[in-house]
Amino acid sequence: MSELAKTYDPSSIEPKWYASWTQNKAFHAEAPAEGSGKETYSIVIPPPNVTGMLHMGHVLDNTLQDIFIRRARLEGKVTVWQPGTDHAGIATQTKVERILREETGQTRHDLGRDEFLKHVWAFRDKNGGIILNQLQKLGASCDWDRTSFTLDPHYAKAVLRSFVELYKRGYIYRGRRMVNWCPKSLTALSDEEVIMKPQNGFFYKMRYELVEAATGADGVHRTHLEISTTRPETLMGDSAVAVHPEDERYKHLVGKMVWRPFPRAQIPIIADEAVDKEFGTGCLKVTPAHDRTDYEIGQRHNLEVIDVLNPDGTLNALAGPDFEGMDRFAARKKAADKLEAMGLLIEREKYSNNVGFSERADVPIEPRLSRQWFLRYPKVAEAKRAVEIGAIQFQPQRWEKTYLHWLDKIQDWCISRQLWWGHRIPVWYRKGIPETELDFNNPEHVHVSENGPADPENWEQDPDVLDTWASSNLWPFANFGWPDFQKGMAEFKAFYPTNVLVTGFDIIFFWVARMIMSALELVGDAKDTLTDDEIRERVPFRNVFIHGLIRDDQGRKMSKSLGNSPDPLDLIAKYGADGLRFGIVNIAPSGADIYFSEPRIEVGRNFCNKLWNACRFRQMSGPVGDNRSVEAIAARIDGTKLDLFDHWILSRMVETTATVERIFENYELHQMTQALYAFFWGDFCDWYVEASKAKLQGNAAVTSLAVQDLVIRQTLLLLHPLMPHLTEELWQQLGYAAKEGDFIQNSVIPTAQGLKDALAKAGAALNEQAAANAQSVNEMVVKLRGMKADYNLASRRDVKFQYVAEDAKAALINQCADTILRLAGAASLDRVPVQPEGAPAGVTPLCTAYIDLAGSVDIEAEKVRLSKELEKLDKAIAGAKARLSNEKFVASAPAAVVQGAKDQLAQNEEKKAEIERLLASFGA
RNA sequence: GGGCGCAUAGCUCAGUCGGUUAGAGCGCCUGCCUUACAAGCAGGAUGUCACAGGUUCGAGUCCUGUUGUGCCCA
Repeated sequence: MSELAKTYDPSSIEPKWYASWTQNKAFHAEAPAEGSGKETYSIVIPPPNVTGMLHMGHVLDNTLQDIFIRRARLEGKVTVWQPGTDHAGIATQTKVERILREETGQTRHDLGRDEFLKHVWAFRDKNGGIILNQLQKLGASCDWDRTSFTLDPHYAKAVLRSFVELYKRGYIYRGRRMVNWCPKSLTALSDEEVIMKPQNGFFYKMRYELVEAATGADGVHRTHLEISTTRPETLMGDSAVAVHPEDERYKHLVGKMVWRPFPRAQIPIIADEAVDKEFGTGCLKVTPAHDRTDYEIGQRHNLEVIDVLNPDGTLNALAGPDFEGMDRFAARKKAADKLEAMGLLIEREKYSNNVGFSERADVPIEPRLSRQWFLRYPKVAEAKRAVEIGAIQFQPQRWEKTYLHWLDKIQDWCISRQLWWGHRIPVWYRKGIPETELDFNNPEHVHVSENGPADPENWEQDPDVLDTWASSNLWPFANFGWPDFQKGMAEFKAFYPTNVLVTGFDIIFFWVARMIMSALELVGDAKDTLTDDEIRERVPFRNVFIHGLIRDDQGRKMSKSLGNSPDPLDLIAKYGADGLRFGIVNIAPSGADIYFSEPRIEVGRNFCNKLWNACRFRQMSGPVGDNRSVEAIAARIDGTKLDLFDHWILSRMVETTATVERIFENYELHQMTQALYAFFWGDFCDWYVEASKAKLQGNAAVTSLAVQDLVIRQTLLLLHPLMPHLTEELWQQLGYAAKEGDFIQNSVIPTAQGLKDALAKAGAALNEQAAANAQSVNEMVVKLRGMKADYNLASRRDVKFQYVAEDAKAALINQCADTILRLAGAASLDRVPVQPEGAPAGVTPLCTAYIDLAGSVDIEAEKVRLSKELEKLDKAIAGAKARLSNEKFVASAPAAVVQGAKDQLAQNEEKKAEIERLLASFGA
């Protein structure tokens, strides 16, 4: 055992222990044999993008998971934290395309599908491990032997199986529908991948000329219709103008024709309920190819669908020669200008509206009619039911409303992506059959299977791949052996369902809900509906722990462009992984967003240093005895030598242990740092250790050190999930390892009850009265220190006090006089029968204390000070009296509350009497 | 427009089942290199618990409304 350095240096400790853990496969677990009686605990990581880098959100998310998993390990459970990455279709493909363009000027089409995919794989082989290495720097105790990737063969098999199964069961279909199209990534997106953003633009009001002028019921003679739009560049795709059927202004025009300005053509005026009479002019130009509502109107009225856009967002030949090849935003301006030149533009009004953006590419999406694969979600009712019967619990619970609400109005999910990087859709079409003539019910036309047709030369595979989320929603069961259970069912039975899923609320729709539905459908035999018991068996996790998003100190989202996102690795270098972990958990409120700023996590590093130094002091205070178990330490405690402070800190240790137990039961992790900080720093270091200094020379030294050893041991175990490296280091340094080579995680953390029992067994049963007395002594010390500060003597250690007290309390003071003198920094504390002349006084729970100023007291200042105190007491006394004189209070409040109020009142009245007496002695 | 939250010290937040005089960290003020720790120690100041009603013996906590504010969905 070497001596500890003065300041904690994480860099000399963290990498060392992490390496040792992984070399010893400390985080790896195999499924326990059936009937072993061992409890298991499992978590699957929300897989980060394979090419991603660690950001603050990962730090929070993974620290929380590590806390759960390490705690479970300390509870003696067989734990698995399943790590891995997903292939992140769009993000990774675009990244590789960009590199390719920059390096060789080529596009993926220049290379061809197979060659391009080789490039992507090479890129992933080079970069795919980065984020997992970064997680190791954070201390994440994942079972790395199980590391999984969504394109690994075993996983890909699960994805294809799920597609085939869902297809067979009628949940997956192909259809030509309006989808969200990303003109930059050139693929369809799901609704969840579209983010609405407010945009400033113009509301263009324009005129469409009526083929025949007419006078309406409102008496207005019209030659034109006025139409407002934010998107004049699509007017070339207009195939009608719609009005509300009840709109008196336009009723008579329904069925007549107007001129579309360009390309000039007659289009009908139709009536449709979807039109909002109050909005704009009440006339809607209908462009079925480029707007969802318009498409639906078009369907109802059999309108022509005129698609004037190319997939990349430029206009095509149907838009006319003026516009062909032009970008959609340039075309917008040009279309408006052209209308203006034709005298058809009435005004450009500034306008702000919400526009859907592609989540990944950050460009406005285009509603586009396209042939895609869709999933009608399975087991929606059961997914709701799972939460309603508590088979799955959201923590905090309020998030279940968000989840249920989304399920209530769920729409089919577009799962095909026009990408090459991903799981290619396992559907083959017979060569030579035109798309429009394909009969999906005819196996001669369409082949759907995991392994493809036996005669591949006659078939063409669907070129699209699946949405990445359509593969990651199998994560909890595909990683534990589904569908073929190569490792056998034992693995699956041991670790599925997982205990808790930890994620941000923004992922509830993308991932959490989808995992639940796919698990309910796929885990187990195909069934139309599930019983509650089946739901309980199939759910992918028992709890969903939702945390907030990390924002900067002004509440803005962290982003690269704002430059407000610190690199976690820099923070780890500065504060240590343990410091960062403690800091981030400390500022994370329950399920709400987190305002991050560096000074706010300094507390983590400071706490590490405090723990370090407390252990350092323990080492310097005397040789460490047998620390290898609670019993060994307890055996060194001589119950007869325990004083008030020993009882007090031991009972606080038991209380804190119970508090942390409750915190884990209730998923209240945000309270964990505060509870441990208050106990270890506020109670142990500030009071117990300071008090023990007075007796370390005496005959209670061995017992006191054993108490310290016990408290430190328990503290290290309680803190280990939060600060794994430092607690490991101190565990080893202070000889707590039960045997050579044991890690701290090999111990089982004592429960509050277990500690109580062990102490009682060793003849050191907790004494609550002694603990309460210690509390009174502490309060008295605070008062004495305050009196010193009041008279500018705070730094002096030779101050003399006298006190007046009744016998029992005087005995208590006398019993711990040495400690009081040391803690208060006083030279003497003498009992006197009556108040000394002219000495300022302080009323404490145990006595009235007088500070010896050698007669130089400022009487007027004293009077003011005491009067102020009296005022406070009067208020409290009045309140208590009012309560107690209220018969209903006395009758209906719990006895303990009434007694508490009475005790408090008595104490305050005593104090008050004392202060009044003091004031009187000043002649007030 | 629909839904879900939030409002407590200068800042960020705790506050359990409604129960004593509402707490913590940071920041601020004062004094200290007190033999583990200046990443520290001691002491101190700071509150109309958003507002208005209601329920209750008792409300920061429960109910209704108002205002402000954030997010999700359309």
